[in-house]
Amino acid sequence: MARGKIQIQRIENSTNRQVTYSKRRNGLFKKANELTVLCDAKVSIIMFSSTNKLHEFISPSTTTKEMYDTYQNALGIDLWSTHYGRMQEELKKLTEINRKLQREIRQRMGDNLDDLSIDELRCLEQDVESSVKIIRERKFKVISSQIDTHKKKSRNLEEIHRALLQELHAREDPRRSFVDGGSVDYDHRVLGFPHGGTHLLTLCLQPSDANLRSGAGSCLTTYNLLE
Amino acid sequence: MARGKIQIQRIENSTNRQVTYSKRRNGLFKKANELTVLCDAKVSIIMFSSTNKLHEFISPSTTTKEMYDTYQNALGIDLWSTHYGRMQEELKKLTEINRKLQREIRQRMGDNLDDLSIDELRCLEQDVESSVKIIRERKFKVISSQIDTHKKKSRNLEEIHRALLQELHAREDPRRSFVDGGSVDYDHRVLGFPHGGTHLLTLCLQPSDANLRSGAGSCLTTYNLLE
DNA sequence: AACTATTTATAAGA
DNA sequence: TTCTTATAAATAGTT
Repeated sequence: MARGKIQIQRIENSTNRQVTYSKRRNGLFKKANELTVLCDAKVSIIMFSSTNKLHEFISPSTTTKEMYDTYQNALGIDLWSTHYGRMQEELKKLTEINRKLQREIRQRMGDNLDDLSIDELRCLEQDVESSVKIIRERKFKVISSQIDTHKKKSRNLEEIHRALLQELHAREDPRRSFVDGGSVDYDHRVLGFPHGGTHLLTLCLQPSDANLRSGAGSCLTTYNLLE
Repeated sequence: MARGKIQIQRIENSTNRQVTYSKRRNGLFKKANELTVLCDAKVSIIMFSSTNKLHEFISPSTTTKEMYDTYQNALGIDLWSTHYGRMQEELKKLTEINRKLQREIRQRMGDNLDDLSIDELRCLEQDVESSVKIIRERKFKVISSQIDTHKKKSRNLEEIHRALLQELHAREDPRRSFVDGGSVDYDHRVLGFPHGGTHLLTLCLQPSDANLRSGAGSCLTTYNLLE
């Protein structure tokens, strides 16, 4: 529009296009602002450049959101109704599933059994009973694996203890150890273990053993299984 | 911008304002279109006159909704948060609750026990066990109440039957009824109940009894709800 | 980013 | 509303 007329068609030179975009954008926004002031109108412009850069103009007396709300109102159309609707459906579905899950769980806990038929009660009983079995099996498995672990630990400790005793014994009186074995009892008295190494094991095990039984004492019906 | 410069301020003359609005709106839209073509840009213009008339321009390559969606994306803001926000939050909350409910139900069914501690397993076992008891009690209660109902029904039927027999008997042969009671057996044969009234009861009970046992497979709907 | 020759937009009048 | 036209404003090409 100056220094030569141009055709209204895509500017192929990228730099040129960018410059023109910038210039004309300013022009557009200026015009929009003038329109706003002169005519007491409200204008919202949103634009993206070919490189997808966003620029917007909004009349000072309003907001973009308000403009689009009013726009939808004026058209009598909710552009986002599909979006909104899907959400609402999802919400409804989830609420229903939730209701059923809660009902299910309550029944499995023994609540709300009033509206169940005998057959349903039978099934429920059988089902929950088999669940108990599975849970119990799992519990046994966990317990026995813990017991195994402790046994291994105890064996290790015993061995270490024996080794230590032997070592100590050998160092304390190398000559006597060569002469006779009676010194063993003497050593035990000195160390405060008058009845031999097994007690050390017992002492070491007690805390973790107590830990095994701690907490839900009343829950467990199978103490006899713990050795 | 012609025939005299004007100040950029509200045009007080209403007609004049309307005319200017119309002219400049066309100018703005023309510029917007040129920008669209020259610079390969996308432009959305929404405007309201001072009398709240709506006019819009949208680049031919897109839609107003698309422009606005992209706009929100670009800003990283959901302008409808007040509108949608609560819904979205509710949706999230429900999903989380559902997840927990499913987990709990699975554990009560004996699945997903791997990450439970012994104590948790103990409590779960006890819990589910007590649930079985409650369910069983409820079942017995329902069964015994049904049995009671049936007993009462049978007694009623028996009485009605006897009354009918007596009535029939009396009408069929009024004289004989006064002579001897042997006619009762004869009447039973005629009615097809050779062994007395108890069979009637049995026949009546069978359908509902069969109904009670129907669909004895897995009645629980839980499986469909999980995942 | 500034300049400026030119085109374009438009205010006022018809 | 639309046309006309004098003039203000916008801007393409250049620096």
